[in-house]
Amino acid sequence: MADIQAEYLACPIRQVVSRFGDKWSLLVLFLLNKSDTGVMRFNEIRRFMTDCSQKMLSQTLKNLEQNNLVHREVYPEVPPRVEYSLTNTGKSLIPALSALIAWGQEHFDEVVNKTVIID
Amino acid sequence: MADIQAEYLACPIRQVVSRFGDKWSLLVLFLLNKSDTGVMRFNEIRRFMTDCSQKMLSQTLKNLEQNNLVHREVYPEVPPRVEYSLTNTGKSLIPALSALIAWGQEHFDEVVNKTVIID
DNA sequence: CCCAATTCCTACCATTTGGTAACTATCCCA
DNA sequence: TGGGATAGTTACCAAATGGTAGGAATTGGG
Repeated sequence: MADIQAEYLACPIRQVVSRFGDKWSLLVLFLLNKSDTGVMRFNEIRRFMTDCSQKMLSQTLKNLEQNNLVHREVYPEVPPRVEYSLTNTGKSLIPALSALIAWGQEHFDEVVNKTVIID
Repeated sequence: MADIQAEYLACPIRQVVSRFGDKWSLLVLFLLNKSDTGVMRFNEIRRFMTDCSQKMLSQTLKNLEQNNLVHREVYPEVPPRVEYSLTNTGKSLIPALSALIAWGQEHFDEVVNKTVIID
């Protein structure tokens, strides 16, 4: 049992969850990773993530960029073109992300049908 | 590129995040896994998670129990004793969780110092 | 008789999150 | 002249999240 306390307080999960545990971040990373070219434009992502509002997508991308997981390349053209891609740090997260996805696929039925509602 | 759309819409990450992507769930799983006996009582968990309020801990535990990740054993004593432990499904999540933690440890410095504030 | 210990629950409140709809800016094209 | 395309932003609003403080239930101990 030793010093779980210290380990707990320093546990990186807190950082991970607080930064990418939101509704859309991991899905953006998933999509960028799936892309053939490794690069996607704003409205291209939107076309896949039909259930994510424009505002939330731009907010999510900004957040991912600030946290150095996504690279944002602006081409000064008209109309403007902006391309998003994974940074090396972003790519390094993919194995852990895949592990989570795989877990979800395997164990979904053991969890589904249970209500999420807490109150 | 094929049919990312379908893959996206069915992506288990959405379920995973929506259920355990909150502030405390993964930390509880982390602690239960670290425990020598595999079993922890309510106030025992609280003593480690000093920054989680009583209300949130009980809410989190209830949620984890409803999602079949944590088992709750009540002993009809006075004062009451309740023991929490990981279910098999809960244990099966540990490798993926460890991968996330390991990623956090390795890449934390590439992400830290960046503000989380979006607006 | 009151307090302690245990495992919560409840009321109340502030903050955060996320959605909709409309707006901006630019230039090309019809 | 007036869309259309691109990549957003902004204002406004509703819902979810999380915190504090106190209550509830039980029974043994001083």
